[in-house]
Amino acid sequence: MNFDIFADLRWRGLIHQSTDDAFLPGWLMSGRRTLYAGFDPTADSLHVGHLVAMMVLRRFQKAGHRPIALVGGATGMIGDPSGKSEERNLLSREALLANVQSMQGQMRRFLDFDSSENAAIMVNNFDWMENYSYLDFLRDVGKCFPINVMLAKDSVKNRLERDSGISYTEFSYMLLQAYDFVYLNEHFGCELQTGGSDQWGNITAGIDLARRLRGVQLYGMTNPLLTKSDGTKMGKTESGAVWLSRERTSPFKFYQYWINVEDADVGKCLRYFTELSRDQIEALDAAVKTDPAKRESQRRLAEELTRLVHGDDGLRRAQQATEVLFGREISGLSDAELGEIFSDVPSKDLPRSRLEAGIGIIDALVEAGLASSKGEARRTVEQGGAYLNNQRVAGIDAKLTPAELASETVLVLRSGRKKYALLRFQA
RNA sequence: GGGGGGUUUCCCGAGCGGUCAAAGGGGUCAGACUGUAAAUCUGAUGGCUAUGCCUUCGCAGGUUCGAAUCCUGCACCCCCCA
Repeated sequence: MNFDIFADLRWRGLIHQSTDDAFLPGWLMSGRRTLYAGFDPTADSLHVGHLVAMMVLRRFQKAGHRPIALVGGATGMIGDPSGKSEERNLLSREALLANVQSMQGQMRRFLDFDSSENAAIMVNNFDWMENYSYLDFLRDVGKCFPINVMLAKDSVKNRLERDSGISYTEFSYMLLQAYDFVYLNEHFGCELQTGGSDQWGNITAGIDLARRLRGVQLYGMTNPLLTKSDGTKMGKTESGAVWLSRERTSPFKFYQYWINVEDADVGKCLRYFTELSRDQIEALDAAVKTDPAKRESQRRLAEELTRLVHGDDGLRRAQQATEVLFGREISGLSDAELGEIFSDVPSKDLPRSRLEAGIGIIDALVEAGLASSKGEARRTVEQGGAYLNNQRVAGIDAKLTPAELASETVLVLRSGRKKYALLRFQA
C-alpha cells in the first residue's frame, strides 16, 4: 500500500475533482480501501467511453485496493439525466438483463475477481432495488433529499432550461445512485466512488445521503471526460462508437482506431489507458516530437489496448490484418484467412460461371458496391484508384478471371485508399 | 391589401434564346506528396448498351427550328409599403 495511487492518477491527468485532495492521498496509502464505479447497461457492450472509469478501477486494484464494478440493472431502468440533453427511451427488462450480462463478461478483462487478497466484486443494483417498496424508499431515502438541492444539480438544471424538460422518473435517478453508495458502504465497506466528471452530482448525492442516514463520511473522485484536442468526443468514428465487443467493433478496427489517434492526443491516451510507467510514457512523448512519422506512441497504445481488450490472439490478428491491408499484393491465402482479415468488409456472392466467363473491372466495382454507377467506376479506374488484391488496376478493359482469385473463391477489390469489398465466387 | 425580388445540378451561387450537363466556390471522391496524419498541389464530380443517346435548371402548359433562359397559370420563399 506504499504506492501513492492518488499522485499517480493526478500525474496521468485522471483527477478532475475530488472531495478532499489533501486527505485522500494519505488515506489511500494507509490501508486497503474499497471503492466503486457504476456502469449503466444501455447497450450490450462497453465502449471506449467506459474505458477511463474501467482503467481507474483497475489501477486501484493493482495498487492493492478492492474495486466494485456495479452494473446498473436498476438505475438503467430509469435513465441517468447527467450529460443528457433529452429524455431517453426506457429499455425493456429483457434487454437490460442481456446487457448486464454481456457487460459483466467484458469487465473480467479489466479486473481480477479471483485474487485472494483484494478480489474485485461484481454487483447489480437491481438485486437490492427490485424488492424495495416505493413507500419505504420514499420514507427512507426520499426524506433526505431537499428538492431545492436536487434542482440545483447541473444535470437537472440543464434539463429544466430546455423545452423538453425532464420527467419525474429521470429526476429521481440520483436517489437511486445515492442509495447504491450507501448500500455498498454497509455491505462491503465501500467508501469511495469514482466516475466521469458528469457523475459528480450523483456522487455527492450519495455522500450526503450517507451522512444524513448513517452519519458516515464517504469520498468521491471524478475523472475528466475523454475529449480530443479539437474538442470533439474521443471514441467516436463516422460509423459510431468504438465498442469493446468484437461483434460490434472488430479487433482490427479497434486496433486501427488507436493507431490513428492524433499526435496531440496520444500522450493523454497513453496516460489514461495504459499501464506504462511515467518514464516509458515520457520517452514516448519525446519520440512523438523527434520522430512523429514512426508513431511509436500510437503503435504502443494500440498494442496495449488491443491486447487488454481482445487478448494476445486478437492483437495478433489485428496486426496481421493491418499488414495485409497496408501491404502489397494479396494472394495465396485461404478463404478462412481472408474472411477473418476482412470480417468487417462487405462482400457479394456471384456465380463462379461469371468469373470463368471473365468479368469487366467496371462491372465488378459496381457489383461489389464500391461504385454507385458505371460512370463512377470508370472514373475511379481511370484515376488509378481501383485495386484488385491490392494491386492497382491498369485500365478499364481489365477482366477478372479465376487466375486473379486471392484465395479459393475470393477476390479483394479496393477503391481508393481504404474502401474494400470482397467478391465471392461459389460454384 | 399594394409593390418588388426569388426558386439552377449534394450545398452556396453564376447563367438570361442556340457554342449549357450548365461558370465559380464549398463539399465529396481519386491521384501526387506524407506518418494508414495535417497542410498543399492535381484531377474528377447526372445516367447509359457512349465520338452518340437519355434525364436534369420549383410545377404545369405555351411561343420557337431550338428554352435554364421568352410568355401564361400554379405552388412555395424573401423584402418593402400599409
